[in-house]
Amino acid sequence: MRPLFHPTTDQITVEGILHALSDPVRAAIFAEIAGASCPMTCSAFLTIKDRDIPKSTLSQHFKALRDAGLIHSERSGVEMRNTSRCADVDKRFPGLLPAVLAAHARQRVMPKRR
Amino acid sequence: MRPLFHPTTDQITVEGILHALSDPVRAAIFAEIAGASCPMTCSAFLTIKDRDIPKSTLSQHFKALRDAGLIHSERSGVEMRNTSRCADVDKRFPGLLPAVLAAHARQRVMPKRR
DNA sequence: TCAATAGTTCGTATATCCGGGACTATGGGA
DNA sequence: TCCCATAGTCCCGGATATACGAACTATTGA
Repeated sequence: MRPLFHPTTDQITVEGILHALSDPVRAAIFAEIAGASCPMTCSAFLTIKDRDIPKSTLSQHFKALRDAGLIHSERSGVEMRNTSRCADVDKRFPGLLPAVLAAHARQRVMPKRR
Repeated sequence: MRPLFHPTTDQITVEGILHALSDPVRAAIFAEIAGASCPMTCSAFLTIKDRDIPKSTLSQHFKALRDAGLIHSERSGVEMRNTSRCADVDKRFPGLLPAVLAAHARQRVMPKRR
């Protein structure tokens, strides 16, 4: 099992952030982690947005968030403690995250007309 | 040739916007269109960011921006007039576009360390 | 009518994404 | 110490998306 990769603050890219957050499941996961007051495990998201996510898929989503620099993950015993890297991202791209999170929140309130 | 599709303002989604702008070429195209004072043609971007884009690829990029609701395109004679839909997007997701464009601009100034 | 220009569409090669199943790592009993 | 359960990761096949060359369409001008 290879060690977890985390980009440094100045290796974070806008493309990476936007790509990671352009997936609704990842965006939901990140929003929860960012809003939580303590680290969250991966398996806390096996069901999210009223649907089940296979754990292999979930693992890939976490890797995507990690690679983008959005979260920090560290093993703690048998599980993983995931925390957001909002501060790092905000240092590199001030205001980006709040705007994206606000947009996602707004969409949840006002879904697109069908 | 099928007619051009443009989503209505409330059909615009965050995922769509973020996905469209997570590609550096599309982000650059959109930034220029958004900053221009008059409509721009597609072929104005056959070279961008010091590289040549095949026109079939370029056409797909424009379609992606259009489908996301980021630009409006209309035929004018033999060419296409592309304008940004910043106002529409901003009505649906206030503050999102300025934040993303600012982040892209910042990255241009402070590229990631290599 | 013909040629030139601007974009689109199609076909194919390539890359990325999804998810099932096997695997690894850690911790808690008996 | 030896299992077993739990939390995640890795691998691989199928599905989906993306890139780009080549052929096509539409419009204008000569």
